[in-house]
Amino acid sequence: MDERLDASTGYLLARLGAESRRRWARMLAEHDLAPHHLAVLMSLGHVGPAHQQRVSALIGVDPRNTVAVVDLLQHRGLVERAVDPGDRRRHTLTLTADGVDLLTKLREQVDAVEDLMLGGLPGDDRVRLHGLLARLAGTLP
Amino acid sequence: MDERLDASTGYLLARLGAESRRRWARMLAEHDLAPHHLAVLMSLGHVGPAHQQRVSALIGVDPRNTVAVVDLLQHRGLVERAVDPGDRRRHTLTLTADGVDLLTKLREQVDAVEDLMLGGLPGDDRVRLHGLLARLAGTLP
DNA sequence: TATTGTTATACTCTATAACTATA
DNA sequence: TATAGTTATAGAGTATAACAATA
Repeated sequence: MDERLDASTGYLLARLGAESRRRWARMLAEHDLAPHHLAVLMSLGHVGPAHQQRVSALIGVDPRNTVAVVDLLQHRGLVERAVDPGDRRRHTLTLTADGVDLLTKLREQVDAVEDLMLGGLPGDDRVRLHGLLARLAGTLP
Repeated sequence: MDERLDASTGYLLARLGAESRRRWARMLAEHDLAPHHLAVLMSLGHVGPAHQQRVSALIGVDPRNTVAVVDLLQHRGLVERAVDPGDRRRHTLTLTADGVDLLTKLREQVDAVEDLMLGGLPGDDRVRLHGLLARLAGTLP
């Protein structure tokens, strides 16, 4: 009998998500970054310049907690904060050249962590899992 | 174009796992419990009486942090701690009758949270996702 | 000597309330 | 009045080091 918990899909998501986050955190600690920092870089790399609130929604972090994350990235010269002329309450975030470089370099290590995390699944199942998770993420608030 | 991040399966896991955990936490707060408490109850319900260290491994929580979780469950009379006669260093955890009752009652609410979380996926995709996650969980350390 | 559970503690992440400035 | 960003802060979760009891 399988000893693992498999009663609830939601629980499995939380359980595996915590494990994945732990591995990301260990890898990113070598760069003095936390998972949320890379999440911001990735989101900007994916959708281009965006307001802080939109980035917060994309990465699932409360805007109040996003402030400190962006502060660090800005101080390191990885992200630029600029007031939106159209609505001066908004701050547009943009990847700097250094931000793009770091993002490129990190992709290798992200892939390596991923291979270890998903090592137990055959390639086609990884693709299926990715597709299902991506679709599920698209339904979130 | 889909605005969501879909570059990394590991990231999607962490992102969706955090969302799932958040919903569990909100639901369980009504019972003055946290996700880890239900995780312990579920694990005991699944594998039967088990030592603390084994439960820790099953739910992915460090044994040091499991102590306080089990303390609360014991004080509420949901779980029983007993020294293992065979190896007196070990403490065997067992669900009490109240623990079994609560677990049964919570299953409905767990399912309700799950329906909301996975509402965007058709039924057969939910089954596929569950199967993939369960297999992946079986490969963890 | 190694292992199970424990304590204490520091650190990170998350959630709650209220403020500033712009609209 | 409502919204974007911010600050401060309390609370929950996690990780580090060291200890007692037992094997």
